[in-house]
Amino acid sequence: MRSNFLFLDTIINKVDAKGRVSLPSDYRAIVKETSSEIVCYRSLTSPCIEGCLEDLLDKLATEIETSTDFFSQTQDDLTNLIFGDAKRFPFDSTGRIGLTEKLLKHANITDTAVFVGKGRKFQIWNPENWEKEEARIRAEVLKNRPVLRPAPKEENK
Amino acid sequence: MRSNFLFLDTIINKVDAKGRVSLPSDYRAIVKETSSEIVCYRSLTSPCIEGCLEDLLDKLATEIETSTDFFSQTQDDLTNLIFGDAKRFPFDSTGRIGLTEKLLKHANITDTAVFVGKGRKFQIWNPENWEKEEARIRAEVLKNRPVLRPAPKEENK
DNA sequence: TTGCATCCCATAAAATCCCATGTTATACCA
DNA sequence: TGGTATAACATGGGATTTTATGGGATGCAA
Repeated sequence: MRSNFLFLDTIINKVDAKGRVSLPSDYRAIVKETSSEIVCYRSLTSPCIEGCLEDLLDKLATEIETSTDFFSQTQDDLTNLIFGDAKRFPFDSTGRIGLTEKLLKHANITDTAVFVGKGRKFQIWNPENWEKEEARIRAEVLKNRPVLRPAPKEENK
Repeated sequence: MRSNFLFLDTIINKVDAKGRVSLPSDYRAIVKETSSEIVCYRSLTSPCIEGCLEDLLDKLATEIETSTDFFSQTQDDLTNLIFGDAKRFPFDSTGRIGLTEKLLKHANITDTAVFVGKGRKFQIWNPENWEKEEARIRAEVLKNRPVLRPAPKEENK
């Protein structure tokens, strides 16, 4: 009975010859509360796979509906890209999912996958690429520290 | 909804061969009110481990969601950095948590850990490093804030 | 049938639990 | 006030469970 929805930590797992990989048990525990499958799609901006609960995509759909025009090119493009690419991945009794060629290729993953928690979602990376990416982010954040103080909330939009 | 709690004091505990260390009982008492686990991550700026309640991360998640754009690079970077590094550490019936190699290495901790209260958070240090850090902080404060002692009003007791 | 995906079992490694014991802090009593 | 009994806490080590992962069996579709 926890409403905690945070994918955390960085976990390295093997991908076997069949494309199967264990979903980290922490992640499984979260997912299990509402279903037995996750949704994955190719990241729009990085060479990695993104995963989340179907919930999030649902919210995103609503979000896109309210913040872009129904007939806009933007709405068209976003919905095509995101929902056209996303796919459900049920995990088996041992907690594994079977990733597709398309996804693995996009992330350049062969035999090892790195799961990176992102709060409401997570990413799956090729180990070397993630190493570089993490270094880049750390350098970036240290250089210009973002402001994270609670800003006065605005009621518009 | 609790808001009046503070991690205080400085406590030294042993880290055993399995990486286990007792969470100071004062800290445990605080945590127990809402859960049985804490969240730890590598400090971004110091060679130490930071710990807090999951609440704090959850707030942060919401915060980031509302103050940056869903598709922005900033949101991406921040969530990767924060949630990718943080991990839940449940404590067992005797009150111990099992720290990971990654964290211990970052803080240079081998067989002894120093817990330092920081209010809503706390830090875990290698003893020697903490000693130096504390001295540094004290020196810094003395140098930059020479007026720490308002002139004593009439002596009495 | 052949190829592909899922299911099931086996096993090794790692994380966790549980009991025993030493140590420190607190309570109680004379 | 001092000294002892009691409880709380910290810590060590072994037992148990969970998790990750390989491989084979099974079922379905083309």
